[in-house]
Amino acid sequence: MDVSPRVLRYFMAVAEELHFGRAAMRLYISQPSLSHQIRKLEETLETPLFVRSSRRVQLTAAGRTLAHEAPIALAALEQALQLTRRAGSGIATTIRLGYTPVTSFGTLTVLLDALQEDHPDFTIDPREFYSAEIPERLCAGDLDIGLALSPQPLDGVNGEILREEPVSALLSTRHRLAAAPTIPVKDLRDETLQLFPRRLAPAYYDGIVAACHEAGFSPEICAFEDPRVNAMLARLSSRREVGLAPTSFAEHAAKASTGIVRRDVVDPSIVAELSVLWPANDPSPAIASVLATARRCAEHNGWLRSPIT
Amino acid sequence: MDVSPRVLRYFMAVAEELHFGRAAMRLYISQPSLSHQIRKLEETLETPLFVRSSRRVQLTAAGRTLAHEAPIALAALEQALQLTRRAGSGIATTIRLGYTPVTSFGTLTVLLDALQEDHPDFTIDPREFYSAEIPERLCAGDLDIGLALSPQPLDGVNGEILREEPVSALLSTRHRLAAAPTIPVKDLRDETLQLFPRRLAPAYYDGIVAACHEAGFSPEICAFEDPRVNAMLARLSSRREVGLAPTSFAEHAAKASTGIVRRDVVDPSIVAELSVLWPANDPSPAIASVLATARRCAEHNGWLRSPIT
DNA sequence: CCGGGCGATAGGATTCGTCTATGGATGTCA
DNA sequence: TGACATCCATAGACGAATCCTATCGCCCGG
Repeated sequence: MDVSPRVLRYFMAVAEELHFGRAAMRLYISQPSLSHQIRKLEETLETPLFVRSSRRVQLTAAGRTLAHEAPIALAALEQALQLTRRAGSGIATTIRLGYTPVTSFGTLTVLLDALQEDHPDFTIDPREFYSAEIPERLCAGDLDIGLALSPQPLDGVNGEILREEPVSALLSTRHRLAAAPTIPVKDLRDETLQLFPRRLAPAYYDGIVAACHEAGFSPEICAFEDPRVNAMLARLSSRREVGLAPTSFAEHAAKASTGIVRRDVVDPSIVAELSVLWPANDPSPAIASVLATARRCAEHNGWLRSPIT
Repeated sequence: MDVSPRVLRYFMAVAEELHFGRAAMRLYISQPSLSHQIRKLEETLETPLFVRSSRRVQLTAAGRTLAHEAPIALAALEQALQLTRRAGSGIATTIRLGYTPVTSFGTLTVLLDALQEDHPDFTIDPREFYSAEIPERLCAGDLDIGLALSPQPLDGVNGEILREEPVSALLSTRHRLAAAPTIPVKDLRDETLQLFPRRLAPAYYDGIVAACHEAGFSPEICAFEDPRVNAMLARLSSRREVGLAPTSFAEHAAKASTGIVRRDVVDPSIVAELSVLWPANDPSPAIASVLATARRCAEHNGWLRSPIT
């Protein structure tokens, strides 16, 4: 019922040599073993594959068919094992990289470039998610590695800070605070702030609230449930609200939409922490490689130098 | 070093169930056996395929790769075995049919039509050869079945007469014998006859010579070594020779070239025997099927009714 | 704290693959 | 024509691989 690849190789040897003795020699087994295996194969397939006279060995029609098909099947099998071995050893594998919109500009793009350089054999499969989904999907095995903004810690997921950057303000060009080149935190006292919901990035959220308290006020916060970039920008330009976001993202957002400008937030500047996350239970060498590249990337770009306060 | 398809099926069961116990049940083996086989597979591939906690079983990156590739490899293997089984059982196989130019019109075409009707799943691969090559190639396994005109018998090749038909004369319209509707053998006394070399079809050649002797003369024979149809016809129209060929072939030749006509040879008419040949040592059911169709074809078309003398 | 679920381990029985030795058939050469 | 060589098939023994049952250890939930 079942034919092992070994037997197919035996068959191919006989089909090529048309001689049991020589084929057996080539396979480093005895001639009786080979005869036996071929006979068993013929019984399994319910058809003779060779016509044997003691003087000549010939392929039957069925034998010719198998001689044509067997190498194809063997190649498919070899490829399956080879690809698996590669994935296991971390060569030429596919990495499912989860990211959030806020990490996509300035961080994701730089990381992708670095990966392309370090591991041109990797296939990177970037997928966008809401922040909270990334740890969950890493845990469920739907992702191999993730980028997120200070996410909720989760069992089974490792994480480390990849980038620290100041928070910037995004606001309409017609906003009164847009006039100054920088915005001190205390100026935010009477503003409504646009932020992600706290559960998505607690540390980030708390850092901003803490900075406001330090400046002597409790901020009024409008958390938008649907953290899509366009929705955020649309609300900023039409309302008199102030958006807060990590600088790399804010720069891109300001560039992308007319009527919106970015301003540094100072006194004090607030640090956003962007983390790289990976599953704790699958020590894949490919993931380790990506991590190494991410760290190199962070060092090379000074992502971890504490920003000037 | 070698992974049997059975182990791949074991792996697929675990990859689908993500549960060793249930997978083992599905495979009708015990759970320890399954665990053992999977562990051996992991050792062979030098990479873990699953992350096992006693509470949860997950695929690693390598495991996901294999889960994707294994069904492909298994399908390729299954296809190889399936095609071989079919070739062995005579279903949907390819038949290499050797024929000679003289059999190609009137006999080959009719047989191909009949095969198409009886076995639409067969692929027929017709190949043209000189007569002498056909038994040789059958013997060598390069052909599955052959059509030839009274060929030299050969060890390892079976044959039976498929068609008996009178020999016709082919001659230029300007030839003096072209005037009469039939040509008695005795009128050939002073002609040069075009024939194939004797070794290609001894019985056919001898039959013609015998008929001439019976009519009281020894024929003058010009055997053309290169028995290509066009060469034969070209010589007929330009010279005052008489070609002799089986009627079905002669009819086609006369129709195909202006300036050449066919005339029945009578008193007596000479019978040409067209045989079907097959290897004696490979009792392939596909060959048997083709033979059966050929016989049906012969009966249906009256190919074996002895022609009127 | 304890019971149930689940994968890993241990040890013995069976099947499978390979070996050496030998038989039998078929060409070859003196 | 008869002795010999070649080559595939068969027989029986040995070793490895596979499968089984029984049991352990771990972890979660009650």
